[in-house]
Amino acid sequence: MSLKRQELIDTAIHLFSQHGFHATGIDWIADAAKVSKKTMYQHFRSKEELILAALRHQDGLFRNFFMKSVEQISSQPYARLLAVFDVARDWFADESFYGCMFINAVGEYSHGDTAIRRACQDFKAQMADYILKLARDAGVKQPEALAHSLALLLEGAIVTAQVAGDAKAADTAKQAAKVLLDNALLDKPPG
Amino acid sequence: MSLKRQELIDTAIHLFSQHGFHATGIDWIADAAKVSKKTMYQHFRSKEELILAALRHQDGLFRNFFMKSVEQISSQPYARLLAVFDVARDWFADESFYGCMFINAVGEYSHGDTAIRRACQDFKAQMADYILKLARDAGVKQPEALAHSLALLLEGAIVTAQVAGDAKAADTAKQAAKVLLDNALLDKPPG
DNA sequence: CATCAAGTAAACAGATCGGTTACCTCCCGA
DNA sequence: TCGGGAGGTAACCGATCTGTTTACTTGATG
Repeated sequence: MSLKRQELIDTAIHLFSQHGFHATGIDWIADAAKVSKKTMYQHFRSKEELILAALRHQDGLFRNFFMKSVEQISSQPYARLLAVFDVARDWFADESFYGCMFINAVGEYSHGDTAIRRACQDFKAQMADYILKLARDAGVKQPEALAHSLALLLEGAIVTAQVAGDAKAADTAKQAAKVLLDNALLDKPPG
Repeated sequence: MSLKRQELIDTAIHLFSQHGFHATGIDWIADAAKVSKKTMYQHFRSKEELILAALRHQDGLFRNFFMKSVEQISSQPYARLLAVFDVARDWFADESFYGCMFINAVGEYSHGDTAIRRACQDFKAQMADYILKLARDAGVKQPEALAHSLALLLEGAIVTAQVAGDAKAADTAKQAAKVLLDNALLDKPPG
């Protein structure tokens, strides 16, 4: 694993997140990473490959950060499900928060079945799987339904925090999540 | 109101939604609208002005479509709050659904306090106001809290439908919304 | 010291970007 | 009949885009 390659990916993640994909030129990335374009094109055949590498790296990076943060807040399944939104709040409050890189990527590459789109779908699917796992651990009756709902709340909080620039969207989501979670823990049949 | 101008705005909305803002060149828009660049620049001083005009037009167009659709489904406040997600489902299922134009715009112009960003915030604020009005009509105890939660569910459904390409996200959101709504209708004090 | 891989800076290519302009046509009203 | 505004065509501008190439420097290894 080359150091230059990693520097390029890190820089690309930063610039793509902040300015978008089409608006960020490769000259800009190479300059910011202090790497010549020649070296850059030795590591990545095209801009699209650099985008894909950036998305995949961010995928691992973010999910690792997210899961570790959640599991550090509490060891109890119930609390962990709600801790998801505490972690989200901290994420939103970061000065370098420009929304979810994958949502933004789909917004720019929504056409057809591109590899970029698939990378974003993979990320979202893995995040959904993690929430589902937490729901199962919490012992709710229908973990799939609850997990899907909580995932929607999380996505909604992300875009709301991005558009309105307000990290408190995470708190709103957490309150709603608590209602849904408590409801899912009841034994009553669905009426 | 010029016919050419309207044709340009309609074409711009279509192309921007489908391909994004940076990826859509003005030559392309002018060609598709069958309008010369000269005429285009007589109506809009710059690409940014065309983007703003497109966003504002889509704002009115979409909100009108959305509210009329909701109010056509039912006249009862309770049902209308849930009908929001039925309308969303139809929207997602449309073949020309490429996510929320305003969310996508913020993803590309997330930097600073641009007019584009503000136009998107206005749209989202007005949609939130409408949901709040429905919540008030439904007579819940804390309409603000419920409306914020339902708005998050709607946003989450939009991006999930966009990324995963699955209109069923609206159904999941509707089920969660029903739980939240029923909970908000109870008289019990917050515990 | 010779060699070779890896790096840099810089020019370059061809296309496209947003935006402007010169020139022609057409139509409508005085 | 004539003037003027609206619109179209097409060339053009400088800048920037992705991607390639050239010429030079560096550093480690034999």
